[in-house]
Amino acid sequence: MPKKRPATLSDIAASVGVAPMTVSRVVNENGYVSEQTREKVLQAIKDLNYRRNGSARNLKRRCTETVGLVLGDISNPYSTELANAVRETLSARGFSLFICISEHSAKEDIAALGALVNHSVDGLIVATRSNKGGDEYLREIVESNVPVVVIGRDFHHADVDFVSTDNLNGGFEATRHLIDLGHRRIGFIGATLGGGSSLKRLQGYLKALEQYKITVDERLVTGPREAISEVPGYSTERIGYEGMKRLLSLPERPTAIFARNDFTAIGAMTAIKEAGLKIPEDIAIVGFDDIPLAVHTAPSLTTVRQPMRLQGKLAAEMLLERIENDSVEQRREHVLNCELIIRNSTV
Amino acid sequence: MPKKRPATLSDIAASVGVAPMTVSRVVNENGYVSEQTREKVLQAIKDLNYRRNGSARNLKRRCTETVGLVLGDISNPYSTELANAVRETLSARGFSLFICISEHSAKEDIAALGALVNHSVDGLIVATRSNKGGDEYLREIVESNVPVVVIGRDFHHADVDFVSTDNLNGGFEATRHLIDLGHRRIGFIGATLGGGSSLKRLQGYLKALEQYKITVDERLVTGPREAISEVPGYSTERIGYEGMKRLLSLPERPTAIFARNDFTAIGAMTAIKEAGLKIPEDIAIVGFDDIPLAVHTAPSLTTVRQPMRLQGKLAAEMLLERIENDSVEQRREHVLNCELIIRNSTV
DNA sequence: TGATAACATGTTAACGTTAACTTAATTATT
DNA sequence: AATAATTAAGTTAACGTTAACATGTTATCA
Repeated sequence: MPKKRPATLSDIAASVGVAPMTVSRVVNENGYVSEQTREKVLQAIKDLNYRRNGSARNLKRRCTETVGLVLGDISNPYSTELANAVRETLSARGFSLFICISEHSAKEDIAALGALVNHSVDGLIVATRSNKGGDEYLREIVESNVPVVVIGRDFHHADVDFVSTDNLNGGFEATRHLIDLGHRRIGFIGATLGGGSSLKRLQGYLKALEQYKITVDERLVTGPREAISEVPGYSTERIGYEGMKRLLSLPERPTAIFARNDFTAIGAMTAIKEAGLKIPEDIAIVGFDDIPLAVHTAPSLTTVRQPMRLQGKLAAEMLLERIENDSVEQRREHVLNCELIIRNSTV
Repeated sequence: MPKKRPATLSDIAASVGVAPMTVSRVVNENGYVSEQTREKVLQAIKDLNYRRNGSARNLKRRCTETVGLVLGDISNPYSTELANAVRETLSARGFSLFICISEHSAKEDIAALGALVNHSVDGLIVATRSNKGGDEYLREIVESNVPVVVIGRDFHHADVDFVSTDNLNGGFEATRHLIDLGHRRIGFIGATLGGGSSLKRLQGYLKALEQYKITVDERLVTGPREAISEVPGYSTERIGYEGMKRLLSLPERPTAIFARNDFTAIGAMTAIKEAGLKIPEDIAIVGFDDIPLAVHTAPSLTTVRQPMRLQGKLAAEMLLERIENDSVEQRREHVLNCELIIRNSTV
């Protein structure tokens, strides 16, 4: 069977005996069409399996009513929350959402961004970790007048709005909570060189120590040994597990841990239990994110909740404004507050 | 500042003093262009922030080299694995991947599928749970000659390839493992009316009981009370937790649990521990999926591993074949084997 | 009754790109 | 030196849709 060329508006028009424009009006439900004609057209559409060609439509209309979201770590439940909030906000305004994943590298960032802009999305929300190559490419995209909003990520540009949570303060509060409980040797697990949100959390940790006049012991700050993202199957839990093992082998081990996120904390908890130590009696632990699982660990996990849904909603709203108003306003910045959720891993 | 119309090929052509076709050749790196001209064109592209209009290009070329993936539960780490495998397979062949989420309803399924086909993706991979409205719409899409592959989901159509894991056998093996350990009162948590893979897992459970001549006690089979997906923030862990509570309140409680997936199992474990019971001594438990976290639960979780990456790879390969060959072949079906991973929650 | 509004269609000309073809100059081959 | 192959362009005509405008036809109103 030779490849059937898909039916077009004109095919439908010819088959019914009307002008293509009439068919277009039926398909888009605008303009005047008599009920009689409408039904004939709809029948023909069904018979010929007609489906509107999106590319042609987008070309003519000069907009796609679609937004692209580039996510890094998608396995974090909070990325899902974010994506869902973005999608809900968009779909309420008639926009749809395409998600691209870029977990590893600048190359993947560029591929994801490129795919989206090549499909003429009307705007982009970028929530990947910052990196040089990706940022350069993103800058080019911004310069070519594509509306962009970034979430929880460094990227400074006059035309790019920004939303994130106050990771610095979150890290500060988490650490202060441990200090308030009397801990003085507090470890940090999940330090990365890459920067981004986890660096801010680390900075909050350092700030709290400084404020309470506790000397920073660099051996207590640990993270993945290598560029983990290159290693397939290397989970965040494992970073926590291996990091904790390292901290436990120190001559003077920490009495408390602040983990960069909940998965890392869970890995660390495994290592602590394996060593025959009790949580929180021997070692207290705080995570970050408040994933749904955090209430199901044993003991339940003290953690810092960040408003992911709100971040997604705000990002989507700012982007829609930029898409619908080309009046180049001031760059907007939202830094949202985190909330310490105290459970049984610290008290 | 008035909205700048984005620069087009012709703008570049005019600015350099060549034909648009020459610029096209530079942009697409095909055909003959002198080094001199090439450089002038590239400079103009930079100066004018030119970006190729994807819609126009896709319209002309009648293909987009893009595939859409519709995912249901994205928060499961294995969905991520699947998405990554799909993406890798596609990108090796020069295709990009757009992911749409449809977590809740037929309405969302239709929205997601519609958005993708309206952007003229070259093919679709559908991994949502089956539902009436969504399936009808998907059928329409298939009838209009869009290549489609489904993963782990009911959908029968001569032109739609299918890949899944053998959930029936996985459920069977999980249950048999418990029976082999001497258990006779085995509970199932996570039964849904919706069908799909969890139903197959339940069938495997029932098959094992039958084969070993154990009478099915319907009170031991439990699941979410309502259409949970409508309740925001209702997690799979909670289904496990609440389901387990129900089973524990039975006059004669089960001695072992087969949970529909690992998150459900984790929720159930919390309930068991809260009741002051020991795992596996008082109640043994098996999950499904082998999420990275499964080694980090206390005790570590016996579970059924399914090859998500392989599923994604096979799906992508079959789809690419359908896209590149319109020879309508036989429908292909891959049902992959699961593997029981025995850890400390059962032994 | 004539004027106006609402309805029902048709016509035309893009939207920005590229496949297919043509032309012309240069280089290689016999 | 004549012919063929390669290189470097330009020209034309779509791809399928819709905005904008044009043209009738029927209902509504003063």
